[in-house]
Amino acid sequence: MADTSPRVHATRAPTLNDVAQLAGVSMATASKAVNGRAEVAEKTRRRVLAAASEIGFTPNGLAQSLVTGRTKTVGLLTSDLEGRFVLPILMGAEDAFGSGEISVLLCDARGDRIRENYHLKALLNRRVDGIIVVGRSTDPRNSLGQQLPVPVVYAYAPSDDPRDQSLAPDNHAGGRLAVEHLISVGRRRIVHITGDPGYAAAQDRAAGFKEGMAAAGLTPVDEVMFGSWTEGWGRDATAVLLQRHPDIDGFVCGSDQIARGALETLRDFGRSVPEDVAVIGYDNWEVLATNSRPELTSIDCTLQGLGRQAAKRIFEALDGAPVAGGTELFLPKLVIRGSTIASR
Amino acid sequence: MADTSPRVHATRAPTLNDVAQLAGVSMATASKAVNGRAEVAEKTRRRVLAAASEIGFTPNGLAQSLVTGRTKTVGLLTSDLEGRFVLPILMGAEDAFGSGEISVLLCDARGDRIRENYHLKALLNRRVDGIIVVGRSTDPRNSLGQQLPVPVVYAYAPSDDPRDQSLAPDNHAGGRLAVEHLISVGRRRIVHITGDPGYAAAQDRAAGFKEGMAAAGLTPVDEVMFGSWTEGWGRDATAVLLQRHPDIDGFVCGSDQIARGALETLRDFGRSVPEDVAVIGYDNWEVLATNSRPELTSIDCTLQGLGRQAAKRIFEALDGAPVAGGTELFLPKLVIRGSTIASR
DNA sequence: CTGTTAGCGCGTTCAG
DNA sequence: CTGAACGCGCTAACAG
Repeated sequence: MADTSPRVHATRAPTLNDVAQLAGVSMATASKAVNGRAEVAEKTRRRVLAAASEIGFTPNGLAQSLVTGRTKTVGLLTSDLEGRFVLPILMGAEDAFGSGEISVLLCDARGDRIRENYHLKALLNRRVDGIIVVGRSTDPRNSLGQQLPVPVVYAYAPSDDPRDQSLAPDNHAGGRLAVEHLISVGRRRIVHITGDPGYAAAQDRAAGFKEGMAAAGLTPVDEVMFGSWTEGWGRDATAVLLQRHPDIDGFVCGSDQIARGALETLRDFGRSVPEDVAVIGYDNWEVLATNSRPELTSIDCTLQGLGRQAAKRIFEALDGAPVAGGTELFLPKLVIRGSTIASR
Repeated sequence: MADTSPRVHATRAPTLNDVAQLAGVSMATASKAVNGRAEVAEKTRRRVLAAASEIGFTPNGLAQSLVTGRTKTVGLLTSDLEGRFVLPILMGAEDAFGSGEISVLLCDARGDRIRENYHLKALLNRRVDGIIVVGRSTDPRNSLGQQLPVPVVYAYAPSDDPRDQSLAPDNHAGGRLAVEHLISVGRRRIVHITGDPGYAAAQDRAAGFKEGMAAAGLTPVDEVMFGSWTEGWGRDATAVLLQRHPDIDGFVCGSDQIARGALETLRDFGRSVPEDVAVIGYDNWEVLATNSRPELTSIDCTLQGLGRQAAKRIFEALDGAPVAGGTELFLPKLVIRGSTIASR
């Protein structure tokens, strides 16, 4: 801090050798001391550590990796431009083995197969310990193949090859969880508005919704409304449904965006939420859920746990654990806000 | 693909040595051939490349980096949980030197100084070529210090130390750009609602707003309304202003969230947008801007360009270019949608 | 407990 | 144009 001259990065970084010489020991001993191995006298260890911190030694991870064969780095390959899915998954992966233990190379392929290949090559080049592939929907995506030299785990979007390891949100359970919540707060005349019927997420959540209704002995007020994952669709579908069935008292929405659209139309129709009608969204996308009036109850996919698990799977496979293909589903959780329960 | 047995990752990855032996040349020659150097006979080169692709050789970046001193990797240190700022910046950095050339280690410190330190250590450990620090507001943040062994560039939030290199959005220009657009579509009775007055972004945009009004010979209908960066504030402030001045015809909002709130209240008051009143947001956050009714005209901070420039700065510094401290401002651009100009 | 030796995989001299 | 030799910084065997 006292130094005001422009920094020059020319000075070679101190190496373990420098540390060893300063401490008057061999490199091997210095290495053991720095890495906290047992076979070093306590006195020498202190001397080495003092020398290390004196010259500001930072171990060269490249050299370490070259010899140990581990980089403690995983690649995250995605096309999720918004970062809505990939960031929680990244945070989970970062935390899987404690703070700062493993690092994540984030690659955004932007939906381009060629760019994905470039990034894949770059990741293998850098000898990542494994790769997590994050799709942008829960529909299966094409496999990277079985020939990769490192473990690959597919997160959010499962792989289309059952030999691969995939982790995905349990949308069926989520749909059911949503409707069960509405029922638990006394709603009976319930409908479901969701997104594009071509998406597995839409179908699975709808199936969970129907199952939850049936289990409670209820019949949905109308058919499931499939459309698109937009606020506009939420507004339109809600208007149609309210016209057909003015006595609806619960909306299960397939996304937070659809739910926001529903809230807006309910306002236009003079219905108050949650008193007259309860609304629940899906995804728990904070910026949408906490800025609406009232705030939106939603289903959270627990993506952080999914990222944690993905990272663990990679290092298990590296340690020789048997790789079981197929998709593991993650249970979602309910996040209650003002759109289903009135604040006191 | 024909192989259905579980993959084992035990087989050593092919090395340059393997390639050389198969091609019947020395490692040195193989190296030159693979790296496209001139000092190799065309015939030998082909032979080497054939051998390389035959055994699926991928150069070991760790070894390369160890000898060249470059990892072609930069660290992105952030606390932007939403990823709203960091992802465009990341994409820009990825693209600075062509696809797949440089990789980015993304570290999320989650606003925790200790975690930031862990990540910083991990990055230096992995010998990144440089570090881009991305703050979550445009207020200056504390410097990482001048003692780091690699170049550091601060993006979005400038460093509080003028010796550091910082890149930030030009909020003053953005505020002016916004009001100029409203004036250009015929608005005269204009107000400005923005966020927390403690934020530089709020102050700078407000200053630009005032300057733009004055330059056009106009006087704002009311004082700048400072509050918070939320839809709720946008709703409330709009209601207050409409009550005081029913003839307002233009709202310049300090964020897209505030603008969405404004749109909602305008609906409640029966004003139609953009016919009666034009509304412009700030940040061009797609999910908010393109899902509102009507879609939101907004100011885009061109963060991708900022990320590109940050990466370039790092490698320039590495190549010995003089490091000029201080903050370089990036001009924003206008993105026009339906909230200021009626669609035909 | 400590030191010596041998690589990890590659780029780069500098003789041939 | 080609190859032998060296070193990047470090860890893992082994001897002492």
